[in-house]
Amino acid sequence: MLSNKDVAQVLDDIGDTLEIIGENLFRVRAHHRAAESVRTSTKDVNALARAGRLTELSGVGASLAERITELVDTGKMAYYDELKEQVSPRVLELMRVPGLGPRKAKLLFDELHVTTIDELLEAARAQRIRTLPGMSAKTEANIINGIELVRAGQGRMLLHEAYPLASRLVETLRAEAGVETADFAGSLRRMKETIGDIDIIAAAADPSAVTSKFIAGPGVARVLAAGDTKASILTPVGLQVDLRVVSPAEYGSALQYFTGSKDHNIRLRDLAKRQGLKISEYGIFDVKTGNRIGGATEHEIYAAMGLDYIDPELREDHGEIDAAAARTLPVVVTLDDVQGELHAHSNWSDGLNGVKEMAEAAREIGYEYLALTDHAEKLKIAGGMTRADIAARRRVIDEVNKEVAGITVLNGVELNIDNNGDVDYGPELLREFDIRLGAIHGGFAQPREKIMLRLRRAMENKYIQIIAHPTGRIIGKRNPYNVDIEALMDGAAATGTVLEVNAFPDRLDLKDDHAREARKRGVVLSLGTDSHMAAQLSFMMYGVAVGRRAWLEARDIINTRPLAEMLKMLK
DNA sequence: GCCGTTTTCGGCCCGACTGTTTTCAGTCG
Repeated sequence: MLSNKDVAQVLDDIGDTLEIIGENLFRVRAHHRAAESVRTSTKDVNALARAGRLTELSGVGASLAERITELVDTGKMAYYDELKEQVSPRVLELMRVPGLGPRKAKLLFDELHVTTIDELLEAARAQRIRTLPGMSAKTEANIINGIELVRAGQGRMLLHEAYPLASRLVETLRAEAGVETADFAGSLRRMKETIGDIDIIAAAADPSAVTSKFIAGPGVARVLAAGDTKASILTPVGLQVDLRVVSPAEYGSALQYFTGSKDHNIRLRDLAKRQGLKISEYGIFDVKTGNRIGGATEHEIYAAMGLDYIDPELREDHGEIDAAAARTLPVVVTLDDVQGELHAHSNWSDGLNGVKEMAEAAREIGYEYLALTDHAEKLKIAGGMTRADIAARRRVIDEVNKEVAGITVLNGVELNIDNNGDVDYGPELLREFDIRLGAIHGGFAQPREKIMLRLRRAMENKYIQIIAHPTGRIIGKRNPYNVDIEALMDGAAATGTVLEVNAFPDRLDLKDDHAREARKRGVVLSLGTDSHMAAQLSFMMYGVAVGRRAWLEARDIINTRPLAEMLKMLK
């Protein structure tokens, strides 16, 4: 059975192939838009196809619906197969090299029979590329450079790796003489779960002074490009950082433009056009008079179009522009809204720190409560608590609660949902805990029916209040287990079970699209870091980021409530 | 190929840079 991701990949490949053979570019873009729509939908393509409801996905019309249906029904798409006859899928591989688009890739394939990046490098080194029309020795050098880049920057970086690095770079820039202000933009500002490169925008009267300082600064392993207003560098870990310096009057429009997303900007500019306005990275203009209406701040741009300000995390063309026009954007959750931690481990299972250290760290953050949810007995590999441990830890928690003022430590547990959907302890022991998470820790490869049986039984268990990391994915390492997301959400809503947004940086589970759909279905969510040491409590910001990207408001999340109210909301 | 509070046909975001080029195509974000 094909997943949404598989179908999206086919649509993207069709788009790229159409571009190579010189098809209408709007048709190309239509395929990429449809791919994105399928990829981010929580609705299963197979189910939509069966129900004849594929056109409910934005960007999927009658023609694509028919082809997608053929693909999921038969595992093949005649149209795609025909295209593959015309253009080898291997050409698409070449397009991953920066500087190589569809035209040049096709030329290299047709004329030099280059099919892999290795062969491309060989051809460039052998000076065979310069023999082609429109190509020169310079082109060869650029290709060799591009291949190095694609290899150095292989894969994207997790948000929490890029974020502190970018913050430091921005701090340094802001401290420079002549720099009025600076911010990072791009997918990092939108807080996407992974980051390709870091974009930084700065405002200064004398841009070239800023760029030259920047490329000479610390943490620069290599300078890729350096002009008066633009510079690109590589950090020692191979992360590319692009800096653009503009005048203060253009700062807002540059920041808005480089924050993206691309789709958001396309939709925004389309709307501007229909209002007789024009938006570029230099400002917002009246088309008739040519007058500049604004651009010093992002707020000016959105306001000029009659839109409410849109937070960067929402700028994905997922309906935010319509909502801003209708003044129905959500007031999304902030880190300040979070009143307590609901998922953390101490040294009573596989955590590093003791109860008191964890309590003090949580109080330092300003929380009202901290749930220590150590693993239970059956999860031996994580040092799960025996019955004796539970009693002993309870005494320590009571003591710390007396000793450390200003924070309440909750006696929690993370239960293991076994292969039958049962958990570690029986009712009499379960009743002793203040808060009980249930989670799957094994049997990841089981078929959907089996996984769903386990989750369903766990949600029906009246003692399990929260399902932790509901899909089990580890970004870049492990795929989610085979969860029927919609059945999970409907089960959670029906049983009053809370679904966690796990804030641990390589989990972020539920992910943004799923959390947004959960909210729509009336599911209550929680934020938990899954900390295994005190310092990791700060990961909450990444959970909040997922919540914001999911359009969650504070009221959708239980641990934005004071302790008594939060406990009352648990089943 | 998609889509409609200007449209069921005729549009579809905008600008910069690069390289090889005498007016522009390709690529990128």
